[in-house]
Amino acid sequence: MLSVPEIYQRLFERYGQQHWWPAESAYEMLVGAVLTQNTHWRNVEKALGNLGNQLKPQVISAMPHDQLANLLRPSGYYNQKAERLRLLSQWFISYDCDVNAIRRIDGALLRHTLLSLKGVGRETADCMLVYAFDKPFFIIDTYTRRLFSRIGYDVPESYEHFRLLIEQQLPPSVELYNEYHALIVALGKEHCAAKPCCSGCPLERDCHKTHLNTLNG
DNA sequence: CTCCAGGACAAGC
DNA sequence: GCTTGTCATGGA
Repeated sequence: MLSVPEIYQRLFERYGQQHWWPAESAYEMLVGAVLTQNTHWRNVEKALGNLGNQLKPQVISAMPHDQLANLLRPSGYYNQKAERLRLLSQWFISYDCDVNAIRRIDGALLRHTLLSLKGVGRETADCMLVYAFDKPFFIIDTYTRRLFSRIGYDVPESYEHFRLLIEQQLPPSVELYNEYHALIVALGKEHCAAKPCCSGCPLERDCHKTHLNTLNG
């Protein structure tokens, strides 16, 4: 069975550097992380496009709910997400929108703080920590669970247990965790975009099974 | 028509 | 602690 570092190596050889997160600033990354919850990225892009030059914490935190929700419509769950972006923006403003000030906070403490925000769960918090705040927490999402499960790992159902299991087998590097998660998503996107496909799979023996099950759930 | 996409939360056990 | 119903659009 492939080790955790070996899986990374094969993904990297196949897909190369991913240059994540697709955002122009830390704040935009935070917004994208909330909007993409259980939502296809292309729908998130539509919502981000609707926001346009209003994609700023001061503007979003002050915008009337219905107006913001309407702009977010394409990304789904627009009522929830409008409220959550408002709270997130208020939190960001409470640090004077100073990303470096937030980065100086201890990682574990910052994670706890993010998790206290309504609408920020474990996966979203870890994405924010890695892609906006340079803190090494391994991100667990549905693709990660499927991938490791099909390779043969006994994947813990608990998010934290799974995260710690992976982190024990990797150095605590933000750059590594950044790239690893982006590569797993790249793999998932390829499978979802090309059905059926089964050539050039980076995971050899589990190729067919991985593709099939990734498509069918 | 059905299924699901880079989840989170409240309620119930 | 873990499980279930809910939130919602858009593309395949």
